[in-house]
Amino acid sequence: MSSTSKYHHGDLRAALLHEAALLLRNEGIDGLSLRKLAEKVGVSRMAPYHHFKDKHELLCALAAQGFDHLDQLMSDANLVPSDNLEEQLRSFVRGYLRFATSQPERYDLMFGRPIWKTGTPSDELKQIAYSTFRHYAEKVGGMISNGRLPEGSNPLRLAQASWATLHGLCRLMIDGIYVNAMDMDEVSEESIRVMLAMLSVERTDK
Amino acid sequence: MSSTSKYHHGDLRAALLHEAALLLRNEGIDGLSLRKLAEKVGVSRMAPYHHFKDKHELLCALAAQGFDHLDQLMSDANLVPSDNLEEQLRSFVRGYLRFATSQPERYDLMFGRPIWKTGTPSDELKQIAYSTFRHYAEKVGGMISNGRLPEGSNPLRLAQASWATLHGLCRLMIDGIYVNAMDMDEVSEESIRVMLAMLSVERTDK
DNA sequence: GCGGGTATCTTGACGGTGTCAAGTTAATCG
DNA sequence: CGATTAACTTGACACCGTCAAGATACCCGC
Repeated sequence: MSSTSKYHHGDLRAALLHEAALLLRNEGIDGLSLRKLAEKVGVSRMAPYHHFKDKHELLCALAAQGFDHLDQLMSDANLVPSDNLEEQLRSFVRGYLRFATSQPERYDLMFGRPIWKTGTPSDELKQIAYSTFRHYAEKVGGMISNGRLPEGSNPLRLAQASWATLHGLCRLMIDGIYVNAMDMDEVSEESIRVMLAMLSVERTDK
Repeated sequence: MSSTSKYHHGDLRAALLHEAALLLRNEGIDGLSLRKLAEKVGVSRMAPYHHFKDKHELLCALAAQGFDHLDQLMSDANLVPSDNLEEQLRSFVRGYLRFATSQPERYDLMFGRPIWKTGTPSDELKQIAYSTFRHYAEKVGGMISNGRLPEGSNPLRLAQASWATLHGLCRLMIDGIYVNAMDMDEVSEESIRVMLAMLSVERTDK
């Protein structure tokens, strides 16, 4: 039924993910412990283990949500009139930067070594992450077949390199290393320029 | 003197840093605990606290060592005949990629959010990190005044953008997200190409 | 309706962590 | 030589992730 205090929670998994996202956002990855999370949701220590094998799997689910968001950004960008691939790319990049800077802890988790290398990424995470990148690579490929890139270009390599630029900028920005927040707008525009140059200006040779 | 078991260690700080670097390399950041470290060095739990305020400070020192290494790479690159700035840059990039891939855990620590944003970077770390980047920016600036870049270019922005590309590629590579090891050589060459394209619009060789 | 099986949740316990507080040893310096 | 001080130790605490074993409530075939 719908009593307030029931032994079976109803949809604990969703509640855990929701609360975990809040904790991650507000207290950072260090503040996100399973014990604290369980308490916030109003459930005992070990309850989460019936919905996630261990903490790593919960983190993977949180990361997967983030990639879902990025993938959505790709789709939204497609709403821009399709004859203007450049403007589509620009729209995607802006959304990407906005996402990374508004949820830095989530972004850090999504692309962090703990999930991908130290631990083993869950199948769900790998699938959504790879498909997000594939969608991006397809857009880059589209720009090639559209004549905006030299015929001989390797679309995969260009996608990797341009994504890496975007990714690197986000990391440096959200971690506050070489790029401070005051520069952000300007740096964003510069990165868009650089990526567009990489992807659409005819290059001297190869 | 030099007895094997003496109450005062002699140079505990250096011994700690040395062993911590080994631990970081071999077992990853998760395997690097102060207790385990103290035991390896043959000293009690709390001994390290007389040389580092807390764990964060020790990690900062480890990161600073890494930036020292990068700075050394910059200097080494200067040994290349100075009339060939492009080759200097290429040399630096190759060394940079080699460093990141050979010591991924260290690289992750150096640029990781836990040190820079979650915690407060030590003054020593900030100083060496910023000066390393400044040296890089100066090289980029040199390429501008050398006529290899359009006059109106903003050297700081170009330095940020090109470093970001390099950084992003390293992250994606060492975290094993979109770029697997087999692609590495090819991706490295592509990234060098991209960065050179970014930094010198009119290049003739290669 | 009922009985058993199963999914869900709980409490207890263990080994691990960083680090505060207070005590102990050894080097140094007047 | 005595006192100050730096270096090191041991005890304790509050966390953490998670294994094991028990309690509870739901569900499905009879």
